Amino acid sequence: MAADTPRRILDAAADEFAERGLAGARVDRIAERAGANKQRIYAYFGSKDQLFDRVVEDRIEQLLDAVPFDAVDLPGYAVRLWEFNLAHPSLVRLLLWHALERPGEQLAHSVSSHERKVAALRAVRGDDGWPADRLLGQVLALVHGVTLAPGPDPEHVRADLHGAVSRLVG
Amino acid sequence: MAADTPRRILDAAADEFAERGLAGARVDRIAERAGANKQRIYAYFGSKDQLFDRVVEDRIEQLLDAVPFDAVDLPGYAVRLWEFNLAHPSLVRLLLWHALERPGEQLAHSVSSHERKVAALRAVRGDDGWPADRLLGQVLALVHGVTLAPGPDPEHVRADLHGAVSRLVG
DNA sequence: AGTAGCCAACTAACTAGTTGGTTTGCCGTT
DNA sequence: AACGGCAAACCAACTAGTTAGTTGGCTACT
Repeated sequence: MAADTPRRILDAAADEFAERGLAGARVDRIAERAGANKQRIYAYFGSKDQLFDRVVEDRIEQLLDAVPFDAVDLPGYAVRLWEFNLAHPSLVRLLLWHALERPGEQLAHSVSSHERKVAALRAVRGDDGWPADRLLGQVLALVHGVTLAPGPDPEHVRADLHGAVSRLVG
Repeated sequence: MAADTPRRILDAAADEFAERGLAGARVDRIAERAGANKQRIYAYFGSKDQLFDRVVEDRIEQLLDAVPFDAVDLPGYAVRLWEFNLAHPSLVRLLLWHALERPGEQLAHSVSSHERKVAALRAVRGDDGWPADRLLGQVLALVHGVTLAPGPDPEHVRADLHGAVSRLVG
């Protein structure tokens, strides 16, 4: 029937893994959510573990495409990244599961993307003053932290985050 | 024999849960790590789920005792909290697992402790200027973020964290 | 006698992964 | 239009291993 079966499986698996993690997810449930049957999962992705890896890579790519880095406007970038996280809580959960259940495994996409960000930042700000990698680390730490400990009022959080990054940059 | 069997079980369970999470942990493995046998686990703690809750509560208490809040020296508090996290990575993992596998469940200890912190902060800084809860939120966000995305050099991270919180406070 | 503990086997349910047989739509050939 | 092959997909049962939780019988200390 539909030629998009692998896509449907990936999406269903993303939901299931985001909710329950790798160990808690059930292959039968993924098949049911995808409106497909189990053998298709094993035919396309081999195993539960491989499916998990594919899902995480797939979603990371979507994140990196959706929130382009802006070395000139770091506070704006931080806010946009936080907003994306706020709008896609299941992606945040998926990345946390990955960090916990695949300890020490770095994702190729995010590593190379990070290197590009540092280079762009250095090009804009020059080599003097704060090292670019440490500045970027502080900005991302703020975004991650704010994402994990969401304040009650998003408007305040947005303003606070923007202000905090502005102070870091200035 | 030893009357500290419940304690040994709690410690072994903390290790197992920190490594594998609730869904990934195995009761038999906990018993083996504790040098005890399974029935003692069920006799003392009832079920795997209840054991998980007890472990998390137990460790949260240890954290709150080990790192007392200091409303006067927020940068120092932030650094001490980060250092504790750095020295106890398994506790960080345990809390992340708890956040993921028990969504929406707040821990009574940490909620009341948080309220005490906000009150102490308000008492020191007065009601003018930045609201105490938002300031504390920013500080904790920084610590959490730095903990999750550890820079390569701890000395730099320490200095950056101290500086960032100082700028927030000032 | 009673309490805390150990050992080992057991149950009942669950789960990743497999297999056999069947259906459906597509595409080139006749 | 009719035919034959082919790949994607479905259904359902099955295997084999795992796992939370239980039970019964035994030991040791107090």
